[in-house]
Amino acid sequence: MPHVPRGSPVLFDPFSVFQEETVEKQPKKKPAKMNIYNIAHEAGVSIATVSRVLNNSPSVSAKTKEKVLSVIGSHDYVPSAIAQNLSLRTSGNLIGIVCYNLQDLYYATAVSLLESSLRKRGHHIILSCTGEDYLQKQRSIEMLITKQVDAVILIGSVFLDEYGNNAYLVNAAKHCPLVIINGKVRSENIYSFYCDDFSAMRECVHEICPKHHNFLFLYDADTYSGNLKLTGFRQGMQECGLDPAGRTVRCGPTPDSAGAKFEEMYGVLQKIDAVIAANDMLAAGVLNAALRRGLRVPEDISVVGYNNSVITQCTTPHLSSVDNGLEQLCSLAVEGLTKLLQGETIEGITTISPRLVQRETI
Amino acid sequence: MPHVPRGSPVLFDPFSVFQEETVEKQPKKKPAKMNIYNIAHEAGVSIATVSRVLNNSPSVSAKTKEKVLSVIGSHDYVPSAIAQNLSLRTSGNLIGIVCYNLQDLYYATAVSLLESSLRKRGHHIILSCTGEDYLQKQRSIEMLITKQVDAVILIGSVFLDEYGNNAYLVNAAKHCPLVIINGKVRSENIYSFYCDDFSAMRECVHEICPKHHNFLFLYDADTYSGNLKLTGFRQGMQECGLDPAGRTVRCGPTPDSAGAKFEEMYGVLQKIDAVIAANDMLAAGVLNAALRRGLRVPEDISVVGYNNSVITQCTTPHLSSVDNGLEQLCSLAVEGLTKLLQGETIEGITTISPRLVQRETI
DNA sequence: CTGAAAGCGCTTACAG
DNA sequence: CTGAAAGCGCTTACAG
Repeated sequence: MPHVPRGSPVLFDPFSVFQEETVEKQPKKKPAKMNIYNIAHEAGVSIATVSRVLNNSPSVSAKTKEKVLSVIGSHDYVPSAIAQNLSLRTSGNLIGIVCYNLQDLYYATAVSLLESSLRKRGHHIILSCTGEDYLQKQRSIEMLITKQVDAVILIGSVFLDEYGNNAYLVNAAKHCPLVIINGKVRSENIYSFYCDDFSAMRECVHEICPKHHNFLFLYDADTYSGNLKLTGFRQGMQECGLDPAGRTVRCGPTPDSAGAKFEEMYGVLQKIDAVIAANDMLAAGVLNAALRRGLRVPEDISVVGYNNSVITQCTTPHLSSVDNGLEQLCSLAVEGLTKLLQGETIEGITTISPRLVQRETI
Repeated sequence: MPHVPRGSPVLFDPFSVFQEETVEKQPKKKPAKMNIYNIAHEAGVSIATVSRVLNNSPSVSAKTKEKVLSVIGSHDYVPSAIAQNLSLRTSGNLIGIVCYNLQDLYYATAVSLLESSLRKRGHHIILSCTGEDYLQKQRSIEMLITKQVDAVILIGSVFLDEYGNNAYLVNAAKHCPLVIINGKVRSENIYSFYCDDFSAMRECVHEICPKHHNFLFLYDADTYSGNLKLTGFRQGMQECGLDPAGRTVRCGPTPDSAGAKFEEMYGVLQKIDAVIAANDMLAAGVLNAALRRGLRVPEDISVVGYNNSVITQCTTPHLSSVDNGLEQLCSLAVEGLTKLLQGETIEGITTISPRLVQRETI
């Protein structure tokens, strides 16, 4: 925005609603970091007693408690959770989450759902976003184990190492339970919660097939669930007597990139009258490109997204989309994890069924 | 999606790309958790020596090192970062992030940017999303301090407590530096990085004013930056000789909710030919409602979003939006934080200027 | 109700 | 090159 000089200056302080503290100019010496010994000494009691008031033990006289509390208060003393955890042999209720990419609404939603539901149960989250980098992912999981997390949750993060296997997951599971959301690994101490993306895609093709036949499948990442969608799409086409060859294509992660790829493929394939995208963002891009091309939606072309995210509401017409039950997946995962941490056993693999949500593009 | 029986069953295993480990049926006794004493004992050395090979100390004979390493390997031993941190008096490079709501693309993007850039610098993230709940926010910050984090980053999380002040922040800053993104608190050990949303909104009104006069401002949250936008909008209108009264209205967080509110206000105000929304999602909803109403965009009505997110590409026409430089904000914040942790001093407040990105709706 | 002491699992000067 | 010992900041049985 170019700077345009305005006649009238700002007449009020827009920040006035906030009380601004006066900044002390002379650098005051930082008070030494307090520990339980300092507090005990100053209060004239033993560290055991301080610890007891810290932990609300009933066996402390009101008078002693008050004295200790006042010393604590006057020094902004906060006990070290690190020392507490070491002493108690606990992790500090830490749970690790490693996800693919937070900027993707799907992962952001998953992390958000998991975080809030875990926080309510007293857990704290260490977060690591690793993208497609297998090594980064391995390193993150190792870090989490080192931090003694009670469990690691992987969201859409199942990738194979350079030898084509997932030994690193099997290995990590020796230290703590691994919960995988939208991925599937069958191994000891690994618990998978996933949505049957394969069937969803297959059904989707069948759903559209009576009306349109010239399909295109657009995706932007080679993840586990991405592969399921791909194979489901191909299977669906074959079952409908159509040839999937050349009908699946990868594009960038933005709507415009999906739109451009649609345009390009339109030239190649001559006709496209049904597009299924691996997520709603891509579907929106295709929808835009189709509209600009003058196609009527859904009369001339069907467009279906995936994830049933809020993006479906961002377009005109509103996008039809596959609801893959992320919310359900996350709550099942947290529920299962809670049981696990209480020593109960749970199923190794939990599957939920997706559902096509009809709106205006199909 | 209703279940439709298909003639042909799935002819191949869509999961075959993943090697499934054979699950051992008999419950094998879990090996006891190893510690440095066990390893030392089994390797026939002292724990000091084990610690040295763990830390790659050069003063260990190749032979000893090899022996220790082999014992470590055969037991999947992982040293406890908790004990290491206690011994070293470090936090384990933990940084706390507390954000408003991860499901909002703005916060998700911020967390994503911060996480990746902090991870590259060797930090790990503890994440807490607190919504508007002031108490929750306070509790999260306390938890983080307890965990001995090196710093706390707050994203759009500046809320006032019940007495209308932010004493809890000032207090928290006694323990570690506080970095605030898109908020502004002037106090010791608190560092604010923010975008001048006030001016952005004001300029925005001036930008549109030559063409349209019947403004509406839509927002969905009473955050700090939300207030800035609001006052900026009002100021801009006044400077253009317009009355802002009744021209600002709060709606829900979804596009459809924004669209509905637009419809409602259209009835009330008789005419609306310029809408500025507090984020792109809301703007998309307004755009949809306007299009359904048969309005031409931008001839009949201008629509401007905020954040310049990927949502701007999801609509037809593409949304004009204010780029509030989130990326720049995050990288400045991490840069500043790095300096702080190295003992350097930095400015208490850093401001960047937003910029209107013209697309097709203005 | 309170304190001395052992222990949580590490690291690191110090001495050899 | 290696080990015994002290220390990081807590908690908690145990004894009084």
